[in-house]
Amino acid sequence: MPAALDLAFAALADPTRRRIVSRLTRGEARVTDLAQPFHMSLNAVSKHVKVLERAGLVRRERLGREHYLHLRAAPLREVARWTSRYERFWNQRLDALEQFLAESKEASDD
Amino acid sequence: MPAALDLAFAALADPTRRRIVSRLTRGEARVTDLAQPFHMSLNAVSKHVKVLERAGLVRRERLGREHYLHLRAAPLREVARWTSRYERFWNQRLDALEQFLAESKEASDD
DNA sequence: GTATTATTCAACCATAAGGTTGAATGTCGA
DNA sequence: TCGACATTCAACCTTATGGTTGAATAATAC
Repeated sequence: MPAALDLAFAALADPTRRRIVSRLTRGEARVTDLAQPFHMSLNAVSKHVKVLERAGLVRRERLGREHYLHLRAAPLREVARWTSRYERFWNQRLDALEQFLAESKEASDD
Repeated sequence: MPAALDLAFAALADPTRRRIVSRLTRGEARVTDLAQPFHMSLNAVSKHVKVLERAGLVRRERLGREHYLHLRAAPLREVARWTSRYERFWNQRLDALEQFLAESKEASDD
């Protein structure tokens, strides 16, 4: 099995799955509930949930025929931890080349 | 083309590419330099670089026959921004089910 | 000028992703 | 008991991924 970070990043690379994660911050939901806003089959959403589950981002609680999905944010913390190592590079000023490109764009763009 | 976040998350889902990003924090490097630590063909690394480039995580500066790759951390900031929306869920105490599971594991595991 | 170096392009392969449809499983409600 | 509901499983399709090898391109070194 791929490493935890691999699974987390890959799971979050799909917009449908990011919306599901977002949705789950408002509380548990069944697969059917999660599927409701999407223009795709229930089966497709069920697969997305499984990907999130494998990445540890979702926990499933079976109650009779209904499965209640809960957010598990721990993997998100790992993603954030990895990402934050690059924080000091975010605010670096644009280097000469990028400035040049930005300026020519300004000049030709209006 | 997929959305920026899609590309960034997907690019970071591969451990080789995460190591390349990490390597580039120590300064620019050529494709050959980047490939050196990996047990894979130069071509494979060249493809990884292209994925990072498409995600905006790497900028390429051609100087003669050599291509110098630079880190561009902006997409990482977007990833961090998205992820941090879930910060308040990270430290949530384990819920009843997880506690139960953790405890039965402890009890049966030694 | 010719060989060497740096890199990409192109074709190929195996496997995974994201979707579909249709059938199976299991639970609830009357 | 029987039908409806919630969900998954299985098979399939198309496209993407991550790797390979071999050839092409372009710049440098001698």
